[in-house]
Amino acid sequence: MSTVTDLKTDKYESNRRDAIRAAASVFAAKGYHGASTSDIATELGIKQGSLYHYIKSKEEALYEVCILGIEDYVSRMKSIASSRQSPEAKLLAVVTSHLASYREKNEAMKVHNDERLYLPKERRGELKRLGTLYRTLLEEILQAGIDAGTYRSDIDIEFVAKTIIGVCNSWGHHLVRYPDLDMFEVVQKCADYFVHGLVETTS
Amino acid sequence: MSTVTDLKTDKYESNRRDAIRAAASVFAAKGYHGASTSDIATELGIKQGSLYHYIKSKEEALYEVCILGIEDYVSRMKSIASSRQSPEAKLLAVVTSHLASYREKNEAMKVHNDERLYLPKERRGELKRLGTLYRTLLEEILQAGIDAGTYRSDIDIEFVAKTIIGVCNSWGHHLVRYPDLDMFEVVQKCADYFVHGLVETTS
DNA sequence: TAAAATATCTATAGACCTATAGAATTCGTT
DNA sequence: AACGAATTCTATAGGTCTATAGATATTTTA
Repeated sequence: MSTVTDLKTDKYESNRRDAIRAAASVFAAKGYHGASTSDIATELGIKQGSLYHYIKSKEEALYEVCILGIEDYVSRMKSIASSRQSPEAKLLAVVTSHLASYREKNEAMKVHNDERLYLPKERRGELKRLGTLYRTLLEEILQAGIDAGTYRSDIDIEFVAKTIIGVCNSWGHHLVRYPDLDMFEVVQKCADYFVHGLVETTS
Repeated sequence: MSTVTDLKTDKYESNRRDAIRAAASVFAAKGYHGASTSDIATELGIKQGSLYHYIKSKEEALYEVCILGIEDYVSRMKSIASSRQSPEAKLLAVVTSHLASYREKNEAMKVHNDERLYLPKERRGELKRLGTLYRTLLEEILQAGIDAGTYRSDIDIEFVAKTIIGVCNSWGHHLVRYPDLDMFEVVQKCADYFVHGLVETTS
C-alpha cells in the first residue's frame, strides 16, 4: 500500500512538473505579466481553474519555473568545478554546460534570467544563493587558471566571471530564438575569442 | 503667428516627451505588461485618463520609448564609424558610447532591449532596421581592423559583433542596477580582455 | 478682460484576470 | 461492478486595466 500511495504521489508530481513546464513555455513567450493562467492551462490542455489543483498561485508557478531553470545548471557547475580537469578544460565545460542548459530546458532558463526580478524579494533568497554559488565556483576556476600560470595574473576575476556569464546568457537567448544555430560552434568561438582575444598574434 | 503656433506645438511636444520618459521609467522598473497607464500618469503627476492627451495607446508609448532608446545610440555609432580613427580606437569608442547610452537614458535603452519584442511585428520594422544598421557598422569596423592586420583574419565577424553587443548590453544592465559602478572601468576592462584575451602572453 | 484653445479631471464601459467553491467526471482498487 | 480518491469542469466574485466621453479648469490670444 505504500507502493500505491507512492504511485499516486508520483502521478500528481509528474502532472505538476508538466504544469511547471507549461508555465515556463508560456512565461518565456509572453513574459510573466503578459501571460495569463488561462494561457498556461490551454498549453496543458486543461481549463484555467483546474490549474490551481497543481499550483497555489501564478507567482508560485514563476518561482518553480525559476528554480527549474537554474538548479541543474548549478549542479552541473558543481560537478565540473570538483572534477580533476585543467582550469581551461573546466572553463570550456562551463560554457558548454551553460549553453546546453538553454538548449535543453531553454524556456525555464530564459524565464529565470528575464523574469525572476518580478518575484517578491522574500522569494528570491534561494535563487540568489544559487546564482552567487555559480559565480563563486566560476571565479575559483579562473583563480586556479591564474595560479597555474595559464591566465594573466592582472585580470579582475569577478569582472571576468560576470562577463562570461553575460556572454553565455546573451548567446543563450540567440540559441533559444534561432533553433538552427549550432551550439558547439558557438561554444568553440566563445572560448576561442575570449581566451585568445582578437589581436593577431605573431607567434 | 507662426511663432505662436510653434510655441504651442513645442510645449505640447515637450510635455509629450516627458510622458514618454515617464513611460520609459515605469516600463524599465515593472516591465511593459507589469506597468499600467495609471503608473505612468502617477509618475508624471497627472491622472490616468489625462495621459491619453499625449499618447494614443499604451502600445504607442512602448514604441516611442524604444525609438528613444535606440535612435541616438545609432546616430553616435554612425559618427564613430565615419570618423577617421583607427579601427581599435573606433571599437573603444563604440563600447564607450554603448555603455554611456545606458548611463544617460538608461531606462529607455533597457526597455528597448527587454520589451521591444512585445510590440507587434508590424511595428518593429524601424527598430529592426536601426538595430541591423548598428551591427553592420560594427562589422565594418571589425573588417577594417582585419584588413589593417590588427585583428586575426580568421574571426567570424558577425559572431564577434553580436558578442560585443551582448557584452555591452549585459554590462549595461549592471550599470543600470548598480549606479555606483564606474563606467569607464567597465569599458576599459571589456576592451582589454576582449582584445587581448585571458591568456598570459610571454611577450 | 472675454473668447478660444489647451490641458486636466471625473466617471465609466467593457474587457480581462486571479483565485475559489462546488459539481461532475474519470481513475484505481477491491 | 462499486466505492473512494483524484482530477477536471463550470461558474463566479472581486479586482484591475485600457480607452473614451464629457465636464472643468487653466493658459493663450486678441
